Amino acid sequence: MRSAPTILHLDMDAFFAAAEQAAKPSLRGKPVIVGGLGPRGVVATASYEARRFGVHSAMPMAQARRLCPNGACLVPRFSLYRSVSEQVMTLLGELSPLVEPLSLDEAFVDLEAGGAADDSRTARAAGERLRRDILAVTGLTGSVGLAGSKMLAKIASEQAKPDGLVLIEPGTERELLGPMSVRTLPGVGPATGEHLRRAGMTTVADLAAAGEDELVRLLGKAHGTALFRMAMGYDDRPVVAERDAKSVSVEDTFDVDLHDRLRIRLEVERLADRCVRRLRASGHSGRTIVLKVRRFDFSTLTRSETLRGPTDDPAVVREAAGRLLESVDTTGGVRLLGVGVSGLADYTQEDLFAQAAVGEQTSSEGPQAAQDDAGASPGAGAAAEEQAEPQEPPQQPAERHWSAGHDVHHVRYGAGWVQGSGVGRVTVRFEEPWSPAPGRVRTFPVDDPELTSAEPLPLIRPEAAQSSRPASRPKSRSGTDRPDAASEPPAEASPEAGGDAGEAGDPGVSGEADEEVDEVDEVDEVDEVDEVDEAGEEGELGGDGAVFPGGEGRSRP
DNA sequence: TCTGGGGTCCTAGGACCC
DNA sequence: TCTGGGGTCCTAGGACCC
Repeated sequence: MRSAPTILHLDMDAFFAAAEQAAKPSLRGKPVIVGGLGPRGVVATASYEARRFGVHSAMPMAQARRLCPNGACLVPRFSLYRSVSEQVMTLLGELSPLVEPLSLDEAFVDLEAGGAADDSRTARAAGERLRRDILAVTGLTGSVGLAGSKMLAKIASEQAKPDGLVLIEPGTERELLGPMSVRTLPGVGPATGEHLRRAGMTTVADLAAAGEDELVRLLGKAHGTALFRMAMGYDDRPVVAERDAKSVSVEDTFDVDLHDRLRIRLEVERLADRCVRRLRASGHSGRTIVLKVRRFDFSTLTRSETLRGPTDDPAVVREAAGRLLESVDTTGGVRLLGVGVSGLADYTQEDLFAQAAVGEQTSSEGPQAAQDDAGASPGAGAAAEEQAEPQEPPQQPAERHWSAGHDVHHVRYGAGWVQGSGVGRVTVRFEEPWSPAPGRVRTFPVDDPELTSAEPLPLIRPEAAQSSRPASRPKSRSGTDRPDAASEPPAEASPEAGGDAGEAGDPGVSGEADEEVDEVDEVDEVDEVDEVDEAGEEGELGGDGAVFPGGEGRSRP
């Protein structure tokens, strides 16, 4: 708890959704929902426009669709988020050597350690400048909290959302915290919140008044003491730059429950292989293999086995996971399977002995220097999947599968993204992040040879980003915080510019949601796409509303 | 209307060792 | 041979976070 508000917490606003809007001009100012699109998908992030309909993270996608039928539902594109995240983390690194990433879109920075600030005035200036730089470089907005501790900096950034900055003056924290809900404190979730409520405590002041002993009695040693300290405003946890990963895991929820024991076994082995690939990519081996099974009724159990030494041999992990599966009753069906490895060690020669001791098979492939870790930061690991490897196609092995939101390239029409697909067709909107207006929509057969999947484009045209930020050092103030000020047409270019004055919560205008339903029911309509929007177009998003004319999709908001 | 995927940390009981 | 205490490791589960 320091006397100057020099701990900064940055939280990007609706990160995934905002990145999609920045990448896709036609979605700016519109409700966007990023998450799993399968029958059991959940929402990862909803844009602020979608939140107005009651959509929020962790909500089942089916429910989100009902609440916000005209929202554009997109599958996450982690490679894009990761690259934007790297840009942001780089900016943070210019502020201080002490940066602690919590996830792709969130981090703590110790401003004092970098000499970037030592009092309220300089801290605020650093925070404001950071927000400008982030906007200039990524085109996205982030909210900043500044305080004398991590906890308060985080609370501050929450209050600053969206697109703001809040600084909590040291000395004011007790009175500020007092009236807040216990749920505001980190570590108080639904269960603890309910527990406390039954004990008659709903505000932070209630916790402080209860005293440490009472909280320990209620919640246990670690949790109780930690919570009491938070409630009192004491928090001296330092910002820590690197934390070593402790485990690596992968899991899959199936569209329908699995019953066939053989199939289950097969999936477990697939997961084991995937897990090992990730393990190796991170430069680790591990000793403890964990199998996770979620049954039809959502009851979840884990089984683990610790080897005599760390391994990164797929065969060893596969067999261990298979053994663990033997001890699990799967009658009734299985909705999720997962395989994890913990007890991580950096890969060393010793592992070869350990492996030999455990399984009879000696690792066929050597200690290949785990090259790309990519994920690097702890939180980033969350996203670090689908790396280079030619992942076997998951689930539906069918033909090419076009996921809503993913990038494509067409020989004749250029760069675009998948708006929807089904019944042998795929609908693409051709636009780039810097397109001045929403792009056109066209439909192709799914196996159109001229259509290929592509890598995400940067959100800001590289030249534009450079010119708009005062070359690295002299980061005083740039005349413009509009990344595109120079290059692009006015209105539409930046996300919060609001595009077509979209605002007004016009759910009606947006029709895109309707077609990205993966299995599209409205076959017939698809054909019209080509013609219709050809003509329509115009900045007015009416273009897409027209995609499915029947008014079908747009039934009253 | 059901509930993703990647993590972290804590607790509690039993085994085992000194 | 019996008793007890403490430390560490392993396993299972649960809460929480993004």
